[in-house]
Amino acid sequence: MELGYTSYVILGMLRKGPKSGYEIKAKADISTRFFWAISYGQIYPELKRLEEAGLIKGASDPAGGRQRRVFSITASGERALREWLMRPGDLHTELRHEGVLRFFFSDALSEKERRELLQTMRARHDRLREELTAIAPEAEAARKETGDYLGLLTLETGIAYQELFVELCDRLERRLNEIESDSGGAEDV
Amino acid sequence: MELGYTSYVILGMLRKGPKSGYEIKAKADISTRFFWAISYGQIYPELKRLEEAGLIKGASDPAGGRQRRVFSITASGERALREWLMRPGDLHTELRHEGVLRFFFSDALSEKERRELLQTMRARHDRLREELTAIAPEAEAARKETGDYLGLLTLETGIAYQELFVELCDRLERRLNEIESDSGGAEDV
DNA sequence: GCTCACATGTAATCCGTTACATGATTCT
DNA sequence: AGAATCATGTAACGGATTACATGTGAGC
Repeated sequence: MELGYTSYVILGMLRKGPKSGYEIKAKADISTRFFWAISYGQIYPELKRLEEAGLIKGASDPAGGRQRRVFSITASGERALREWLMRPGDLHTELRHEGVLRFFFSDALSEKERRELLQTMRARHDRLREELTAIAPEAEAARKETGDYLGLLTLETGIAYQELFVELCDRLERRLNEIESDSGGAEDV
Repeated sequence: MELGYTSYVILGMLRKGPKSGYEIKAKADISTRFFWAISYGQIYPELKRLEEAGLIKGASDPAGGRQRRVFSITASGERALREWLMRPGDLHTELRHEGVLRFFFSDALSEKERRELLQTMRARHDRLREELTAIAPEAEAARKETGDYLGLLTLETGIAYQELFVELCDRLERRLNEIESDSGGAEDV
């Protein structure tokens, strides 16, 4: 069977322990979401596919009268996960960043509007930085409990990433100060 | 008509001057590609749609017997572009990063394999950094010619972005040094 | 004569989101 | 009683990539 990145997110999550589809989503939302997001629309069909392929095994585990299926990774699933983790070749990286895109085309804006754009962008990353920082205590607790420090390190990476963008916005603003204003009047639009 | 981000990439590119679909792709490949990639499969159908909507205007401009259609942005297209550039609300940001994803799940790997993963990831970003640095002289020349400094600033931002990831890999390696090795032997898998 | 860059386009496919539909349990 | 959370799933849609198909012109 052909596995996509989403399949590996699920396998990876299940390797950390058996989970329901709902739990997988919840865990992903506070960890992988910031560098690989997944949605219910992928998770449930994919769980079915993975089970049919024998990479995971589902068991009914209702909480009261509430239906619930918990999935565990199989030996075959672990092999598939490891195969991916060690697979040679290029690592997929993709960025879609509307802020930088708008900035690139902002010669259609006035200087003032361009600076406002940078401010909006800065605020956005600052908020994301805060969001991640708020998760940190949970990750720290999880590390102490399970000894798994990778979640914490990944979160730190996510925070540093948002911090960089905040700094990049500041840097761009400084560069605009160097270039614009003093040349005042030569305004487009 | 509904416009997607790709439409605005095209409009933005055409605002900098009339271009063929081929030229739009070429320009995008050395500028927006790193934070918003586009492909021929989107460009040509989208050019048709945008022309039908009156946001751009195509003109036949063959180079010899070689067919070629050059598109210019219309007043209506400029309005649509500006509307987007100034549109309030959240800026879309999306990151898909296989390296960090694998790292997050690398408890299924040995310490050695995990460090190799970091090295691969570092090498990848270092290469991308170089790729971008190689474009810099072109961007500098373009600035001198056209006076458009936004391309240069955006490129600088792209370089800083790749540099950050190189640094993040180094940081992760240092953190592993703090955490692992000294606790040696407590190895998973 | 061959290869590379210029040039345009379509079809199949994949990947993913959003919206919808449904229902139980827990907490206030 | 009502809201929030737990829980599962599907259908429609949108966005983008890949592969394919075709052809010219320039330089070696």
